[in-house]
Parts: sequence; C-alpha cells; structure tokens
Amino acid sequence: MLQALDLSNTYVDFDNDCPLFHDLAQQDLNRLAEMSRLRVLRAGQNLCEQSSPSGRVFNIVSGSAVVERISSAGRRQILAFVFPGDFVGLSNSEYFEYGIRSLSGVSAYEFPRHRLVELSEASAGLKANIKNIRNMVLALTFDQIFLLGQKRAHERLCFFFLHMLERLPGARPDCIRLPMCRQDIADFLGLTTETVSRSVAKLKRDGLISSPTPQTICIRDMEGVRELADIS
Amino acid sequence: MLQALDLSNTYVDFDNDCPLFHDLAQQDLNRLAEMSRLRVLRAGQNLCEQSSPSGRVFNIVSGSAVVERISSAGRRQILAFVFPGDFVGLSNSEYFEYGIRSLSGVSAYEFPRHRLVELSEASAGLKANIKNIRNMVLALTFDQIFLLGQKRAHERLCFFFLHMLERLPGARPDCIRLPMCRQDIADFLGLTTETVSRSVAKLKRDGLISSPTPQTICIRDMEGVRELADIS
DNA sequence: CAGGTCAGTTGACCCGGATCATCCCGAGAA
DNA sequence: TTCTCGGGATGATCCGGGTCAACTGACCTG
Repeated sequence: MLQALDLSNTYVDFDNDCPLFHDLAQQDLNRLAEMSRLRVLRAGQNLCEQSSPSGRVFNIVSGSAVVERISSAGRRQILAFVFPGDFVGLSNSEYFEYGIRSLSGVSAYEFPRHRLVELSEASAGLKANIKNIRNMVLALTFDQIFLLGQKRAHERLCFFFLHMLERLPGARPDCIRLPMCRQDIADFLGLTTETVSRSVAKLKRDGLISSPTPQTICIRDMEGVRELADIS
Repeated sequence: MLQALDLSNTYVDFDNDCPLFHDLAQQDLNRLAEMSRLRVLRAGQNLCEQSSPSGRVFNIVSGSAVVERISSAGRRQILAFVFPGDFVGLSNSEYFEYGIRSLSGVSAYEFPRHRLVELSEASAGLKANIKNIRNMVLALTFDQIFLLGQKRAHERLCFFFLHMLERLPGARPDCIRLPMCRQDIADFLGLTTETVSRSVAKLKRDGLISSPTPQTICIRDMEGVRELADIS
C-alpha cells in the first residue's frame, strides 16, 4: 500500500474492479493518477466536512466511512456507508451537503472535481463510469427512502444485511463482518441502538440469522431474510 | 394548450422557466420539439408503469403527478411530487424503478431517452441543464432521507409545506393550494392519513398555519414553521 | 490486580403514531 | 329534496419503538 503514496511512480494501484476505473485505457488511468492525491486518515477523521466548500471527489482505497448529515438540532442521519472501490462526492453544489467520516483507518484518492469532469469530457469510458455511479447512487437512495418510509425495524435490519452483503467487499452470506457500530447502523436505519439490538436478537431467536459476535452476522435463512427485506 | 399538439408547427411552448429548457438556443429547442411527443392524461392514469421497460423521459407541461414505488407487499412510498416544468425519468436502468401517476389531468412531453442523451452531447446548454436537474434531484432525495429517518410527524408536515412552497408553481406563503389528497401526503411523509390530519390540526391550534379548506394551507408563522422543519 | 471506559444488551416504562370505528360534509345523481 | 359516495376529521385503543436505567463483558491503564 505504501508505494501508492509515491505519485511520481507511473504505476498506481487503480483497481479495475472499482466502478470509477473499470475498463479504462491506461492513458486515462495515468491522467487520473496525475491529478489525484492520496489521503490517509485515522478512525473518526473527516475526509470532508458538511457545509464546507466542495469541489473535490473521492475514491476509497481501503477502510470504510460514512456519509452523514447532521442537522442544526444535532440529529444525525447516515446517508450511506462507503467501502473500498466506492466513489463519493459527486453532487456538485457549491458546498458539501454531507460530511464523510472514517470508521476505521481510511485511505482514499482525492480528485479536483473540475479536472475530473474535464477529463470525463475527453474519455468516453470515464464518462460512462461516472454515469453508472450516478445511477447506482440514485437507485440506492430510492431504496433507502422506501425503507425509511415503509418498513418495520426488523425488516430494516434484514434489508441492511442484504445491502451489506452486496456492498461490503469480502462479505459472504455465512459471514458478514460489520465495520460499523450499533449507533451507526441505527442512524442509517432511522432507529435507536436499543432497537437495533432487540431486532437482531429477534432475528436470532427466529432462526433467520446467527451472530457469534456483535460484529459478525451469519444469514441462516436467506429466503426468510429476503422475504422480510421485501426487495422490490 | 391544444396547438401544442401540432408538432409540425415550428413554435412549441417550451417554457424558458423550466429547468430542462432554460437558456437553450432556438436550434436546440427545435430539435427537442422534433423528438418529443405530447401525452395527455386524465387523473389517475400512468405516464409510465413501475418495472416497465424505461427508455423514455418526461417533462411535465400542466397538471401534477406523483413518482411512486409500490412493493410486492403492497406498501406505497411516494418518492416525489412533480409539477409543470419538472423533468422526470432520468435514472437509466433498464426498467423504471417507479411509476409516474397523474393526480389531475396532466400533459407532458415524452422524449426517447437515447435521443435526448445524444442531443445533450452536442448541446452544452442542454447538458448543463440535465446536470443541474440531476443534482437537484439528488439534493431532494437527501432531504427526504433525513426527513424520514429523523423527523416527527408535525415536523415532517412543516417541511412538506415549505417544500411545496418552493416547488409548487403559484404557491405563496399565505396561500398554498395542495393538488394532492391526504393519502398522498401520508405516503410521501411515511405517515398515515389520520396522523396527517391530526398534525395539521395541531399546527393550526398552535397558530403556525391556518387552513380554510383541507386543500389550502396558509403559513401564519414562517419563523416557527422553518424552525420545526429544521432546514439544514 | 482493581478500577475506568465504552460498546452492546436487556428490562421497565412511556408515548407517538398506527389502527379501527364513527362521524362530518360537500358534490353529484335521481 | 333526499340518497349516496368519497375525502377528511376525530375519538378510543393498541402497540412498536423510543427513553431511561441497569447490567455485562472486552479492553484498557495504573
């Protein structure tokens, strides 16, 4: 990982699996590498602050982070969890409408937004990738709106586990290692930590999941979990 | 309105106030007119069906409609209300992730998505407009996620009134004419009709609003309403 | 080892909003 | 005029999840 810090190196570990870099020509990857800057954060630090001037976008390399919004009344809603390969910061209002905070040690490439946009005008591949990311984000937010508006606590949990299964690198149905604490899950699902605990307990009791440690979830009855999650 | 049906006419009432057509060259407007088709719907009809093949986008000319998602369990969440000038259908997955249903008589221009995208590649103005719309939509969905995850019933109502004040053409603080019924408001805010009624009653009692008819809302204490809405 | 801290769980209780039922009222239709 | 019908309001009751507090266990540090 350390050699990635050396930006003078022509080789940069821009992963082809990641939506932003997927199927790009080497030339585009080089351009991206030139304009990028690697940022390394410890747990609990901000990649960007809510309401600060925007103009930068990020691609997560390692670790995990939350995209969160905090109101003047101090209430917090987590808009998304982001993991290695995820691209964040696309909305281009003048100021960030959210903060991005690391859950663990995080490293991420930071790009000046206007330069990335310029390059995307010249590269059909990059442009298509950004478009795909935009659409994915919008689809995810629609799912979340439905979840918050219509689902019960234990249904939200089931949805959350399936969501993590899809998005968390390395997650498998029989072993999902959650990198976030109960408070983060609660603030993502519009619940409290107590309700998250109780809902997990209920799902365990009903034999749908097991949870050897609080951070590990094993899906026991995928059919049942899917049903409750009510995937449309 | 009827003459707009005559698409052979070089003049088409593409309104400059509307985000899609804003500041476009006459040449672009003409191209748009060529590829468009005017659709006229009665109340309760669908502009597009959830899960049907997508590939079309819409610009509302008159009337109002809802963007809704209905789950297999039959629960409904309204993702947005759309009004004259609004542009809908941008997300380009293969199938519509939502249905668009008219609340009243609606007329709307329908564009083939791929042709609109092609034209946007050639027209900087159109491209910028579409980008702005995308960003607006994303900002709105973030607001809605925060609302559904964190706010109380009467706070949701206050937010809703301010939201309508901004988005509903012709709305003024002392007179907001709501084109949707209580059930629609409830399904937008993640509440029930009864709770909507009771919350409106409470806001009236507290002197924040008045409501001469169920469809008319007058904001009496803008400061108080803003406070409760907790605009970030 | 004791003591402190912090995440998570569990129990007791409460309350906001859902549910169910009834009533009201304005718009048509006969 | 009367009847019906559908949207909205209101009352009674219930319950899911919030609130508050106590407890547990892992992991520190002195």
